[in-house]
Formats: sequence, structure tokens, C-alpha cells
Amino acid sequence: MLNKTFSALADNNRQKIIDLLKKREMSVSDIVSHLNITMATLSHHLDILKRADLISGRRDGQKIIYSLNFSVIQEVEEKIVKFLKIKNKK
Amino acid sequence: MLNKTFSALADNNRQKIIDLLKKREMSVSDIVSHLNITMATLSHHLDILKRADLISGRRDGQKIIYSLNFSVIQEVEEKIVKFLKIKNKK
DNA sequence: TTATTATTTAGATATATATCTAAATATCTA
DNA sequence: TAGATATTTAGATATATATCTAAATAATAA
Repeated sequence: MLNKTFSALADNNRQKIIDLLKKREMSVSDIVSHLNITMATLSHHLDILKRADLISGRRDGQKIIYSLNFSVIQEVEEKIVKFLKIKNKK
Repeated sequence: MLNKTFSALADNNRQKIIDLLKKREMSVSDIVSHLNITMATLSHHLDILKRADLISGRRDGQKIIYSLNFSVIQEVEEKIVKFLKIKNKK
């Protein structure tokens, strides 16, 4: 369950994409200009982030604009914190 | 940096290992009895978790006892929270 | 409608990873 | 020291993944 999330986040380029989208939503070509990969590779990474429900894309004319799924990310954050919280010895 | 952590956590069996060790420290044979993998495979997973600094093992006679690295996990948690925190539009 | 721009899909490749069996190593006990 | 128990290492295999180039699809502009 957290699995898909951790896998999605376990890649440098995908972490960078998240970081970029924290600042503002961006088109695919915007994003690719900040990374050292081809469009095709970026498309693949966006797909993984979409499947993990961390980002969404909407079409705006010729472009597709990606943005973070804020509420999902917040839930994910809570789940991770819960997962990593060490209970006091019971 | 968070990369190694996310990769280490991006596997079901390793998540289970973390969950087991949250309750108490355990020997390798203890752990393997809770999972559906061979000793060799477990050894591999323990290695990955050790390299990510999430767990440590100490020898106790014939056995090696693994436990969580509490302080590291807490730091990791903080880093992840920071990473996933969405800044207010600046 | 044709050309241009933006993105995705298909297909290939190389590397990483999860798993296994078998062998090696380490500690303890008789 | 020999045998038993616990863990790791070596080597093999199958699957997943990150990447690329080239082709396909979608929207806009001329």
C-alpha cells in the first residue's frame, strides 16, 4: 500500500519532479528542461507518479500541465509517519 | 540521499521486517519465521536495510540480533516530512 | 488542410533486484 | 575436536526498471 508510494519516490528524477512541482505546476516541456532525460523517459516517470496518485495532469491547449495532488501527498505523509513511528514498548 | 531510504522501504518484505522490529528486536531466524522467504533472501534484505542505516545487528552467541536504529529512523521521518511538506506559494 | 509544437507509445537494451539452492563461515556444545 | 545450529556468501535466474530512438497521437497556427 505504502509500497507504490515508496517505489514512486525511490528515484532521483522523480524526487526532482516532485520538488519542481512543489514550487508551481508545470508542463511536461517545462519539467524536462530541468532534468537530463528525454521526453520519453520523463513521460515514463510521470506515469509512475500518476499511478502512485502523487500528481495529476490536465490538458491546457497543446500542453499538459502537471501538479501535485496535495491532499494525497498529505495522506501519504501521515501514513509514512505512522509507519515509521516507533511505539513505546508495550 | 532520501533515495536509499525510499528504495529500502519500497519492498513488502522489508516493510514487514521493520514492522516486526518495531515490536521487539529479533534474531534472523525469528524474523524468517514470520516471512515466506529463505534465509538467504532475508539476509539480502537485512543487508539493504543495514546499508540504509535503518537497522543494526549485533552478535549474541550463535545468533545475530537485529533492531531498529531508532534515532536514524526519526531523522529519516523528519526528512521525509520535510520533503513532502508543500510550501505555501512563495 | 498542412505544418508545427507538445506529449505519449512502442520497441530495444542494459542494469538492478528479488529470489532460490548450495556452499562457506561462525559459534556453541558434547 | 566433531557435530549441531545460525547466518552469510556465491552463483544462477527471472522479473522490473531506467533509459534511449523512432513513430504515433493531439492540438494549434498558418
